Amino acid sequence: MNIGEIAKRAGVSRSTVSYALTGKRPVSEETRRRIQAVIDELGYRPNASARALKEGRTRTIGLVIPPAGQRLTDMQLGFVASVVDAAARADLDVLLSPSGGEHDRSFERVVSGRRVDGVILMEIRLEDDRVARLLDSGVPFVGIGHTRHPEEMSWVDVDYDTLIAKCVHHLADLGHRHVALVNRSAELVAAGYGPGHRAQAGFDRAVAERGLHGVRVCCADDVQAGQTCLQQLLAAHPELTAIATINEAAVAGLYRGLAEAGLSVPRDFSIAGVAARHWAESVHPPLTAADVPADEMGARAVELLIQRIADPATPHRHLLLAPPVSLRSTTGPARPRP
Amino acid sequence: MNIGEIAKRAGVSRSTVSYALTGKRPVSEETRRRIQAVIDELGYRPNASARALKEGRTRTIGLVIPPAGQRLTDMQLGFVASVVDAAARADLDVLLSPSGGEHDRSFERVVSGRRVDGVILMEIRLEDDRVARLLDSGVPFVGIGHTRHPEEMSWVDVDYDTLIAKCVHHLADLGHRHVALVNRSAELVAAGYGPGHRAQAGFDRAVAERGLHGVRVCCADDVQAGQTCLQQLLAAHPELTAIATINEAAVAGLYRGLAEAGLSVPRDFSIAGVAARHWAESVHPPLTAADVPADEMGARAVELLIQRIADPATPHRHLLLAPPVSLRSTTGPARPRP
DNA sequence: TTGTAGGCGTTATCAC
DNA sequence: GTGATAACGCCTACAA
Repeated sequence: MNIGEIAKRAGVSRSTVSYALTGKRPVSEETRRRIQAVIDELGYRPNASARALKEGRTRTIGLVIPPAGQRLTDMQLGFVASVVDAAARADLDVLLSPSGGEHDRSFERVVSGRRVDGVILMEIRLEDDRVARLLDSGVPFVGIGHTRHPEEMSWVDVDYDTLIAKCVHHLADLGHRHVALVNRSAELVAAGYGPGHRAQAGFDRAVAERGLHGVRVCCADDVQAGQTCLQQLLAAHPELTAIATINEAAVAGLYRGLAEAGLSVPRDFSIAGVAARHWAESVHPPLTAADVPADEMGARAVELLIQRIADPATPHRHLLLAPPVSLRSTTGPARPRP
Repeated sequence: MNIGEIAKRAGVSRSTVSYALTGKRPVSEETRRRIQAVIDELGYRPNASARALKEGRTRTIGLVIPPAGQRLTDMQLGFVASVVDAAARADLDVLLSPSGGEHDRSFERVVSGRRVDGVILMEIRLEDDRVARLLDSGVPFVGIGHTRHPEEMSWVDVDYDTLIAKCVHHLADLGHRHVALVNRSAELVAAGYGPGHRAQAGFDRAVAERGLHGVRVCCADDVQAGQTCLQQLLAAHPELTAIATINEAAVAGLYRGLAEAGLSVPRDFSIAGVAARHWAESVHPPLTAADVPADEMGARAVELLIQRIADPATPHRHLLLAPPVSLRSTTGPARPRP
């Protein structure tokens, strides 16, 4: 079923059918109706590949996510959902590429096969090969996250530095003097994962400003790791009374570890974090946290990308979000441990 | 950058370049090397649209997921992750279509624009317009879930009927006489959501076989709803001592509701469910549940789809999984309530 | 071993 | 207001 078949049955030329479909040239009411009738009858739809080949665009965007097999955090899922949603609203399809590091065939296909008009890249490292590859290829792209060189690309990101500092200040205001930062996994941080590094920077700065005792630890992204992490933290630093964290996935483990140690939150111990709002609200107890508007960020990234696709020469744009800390049930006045 | 440019620079014809790339015709070592050098220098990749147009296939599969905006359950996320993963392993790209019911443009594009070679469909209803649409269009597809007419399509599914019955029998074995089924949301069940109906059937049957008192309720897919649901359940049926459920997302709410009512699990109250293994293990307390191998199911669906794409005339295949119930921490001997 | 040429289904530029 | 026709970039008979 192709446009020629429709043309034949409607007794017109292929171009007329094409113009009737796109509306890029006036077509008499009479023929338009006849054409539409045939189309409805046969259920014809233009072939996307042929159209893409001719028009030079695919009406598809690529979304590069962390490699499958590893569970996404709630925040990452929020990004994905909102990107897909925003794209659908703009009548764009989304091609998913689970891409790790080096020789990733899926990523390579997306970037260099003209399969997509643009790309949204998640989980960016400070030095990121994929960014280099995208810059080199000339495919328009937008990051959710950015590299060590913010000016080289367009992005939306969370201001982890500022937010973790806000958390620490909040804890200091409550009288906490011994505070730990629970970061993402050691591998991620070692690999130059931006949020991990920026969180450290913000933590160090705030700790210094307030003259606190700060401890920094990394923790894998799961409940079990969070629980173990907390045990080790309490063993090594019994004077701790509070934690600041960007590790959503470990928080439930921190809660369990505290319960296990007989510490009640927030009476004996406080936790403040950076997390997706939806998640911070629904976890139990609800987490005092800087509420990252993950749902909004994906939509923003799509907007930026659509602009770049329309005009690749447009200057890069950057959106650094620092939402306020929402007080919930996990922070309270410091109560020094015996 | 196209194949003609490469050919010109390498001093050969376009077909030679094409054959050098696909290996479908012998090419002398000498010319192959020259061609490869040019390709490497210019970073050439065949245009996916042109190739798809010529070959009549896109090397892409569509994955139809529940509409964005609504959170996916852990099990659904497991399906998505494993489909994406399995597809990547087979060098297939995945086009995501968040599709609700009726006039969904995204779904329509995927189905009828020849954008994909096949489709995997999630969250199928007993009567599902999308299935009808796919059958009508002739696009190969595989369901994760199935309709009222199992023979009309290929699918992999969870045997909720059997599994919920197993849960009820397990509870009955422990002496529970008053058991409730916590189903998915009322809207979903009213809309003819298969798992909801099959769970009810299995529940009713097992309850009858064991001569128990059974109560069936629906519950929205979130923690808050689970908590409310439990409150109402206890208020209306104070004699209840156990719950069987397929509602993963509500379980945390059930836990909270029980804690709130001063009931300890599993001493005072038992819960058995059907859930993704990973999730059942990591929730606290770990849930006694029939462990749905979500990760495996997505891979199986992709296998089935690849077969159907290769030979659309092949008979339909069905995979109904009924994994054993894993004993964890949420079921114990019945202790009649005062 | 290599080259020539036709066609996949569309859009868009000419003509009429 | 409509029709012929040339691309878009690739693959693949058919020839040489």
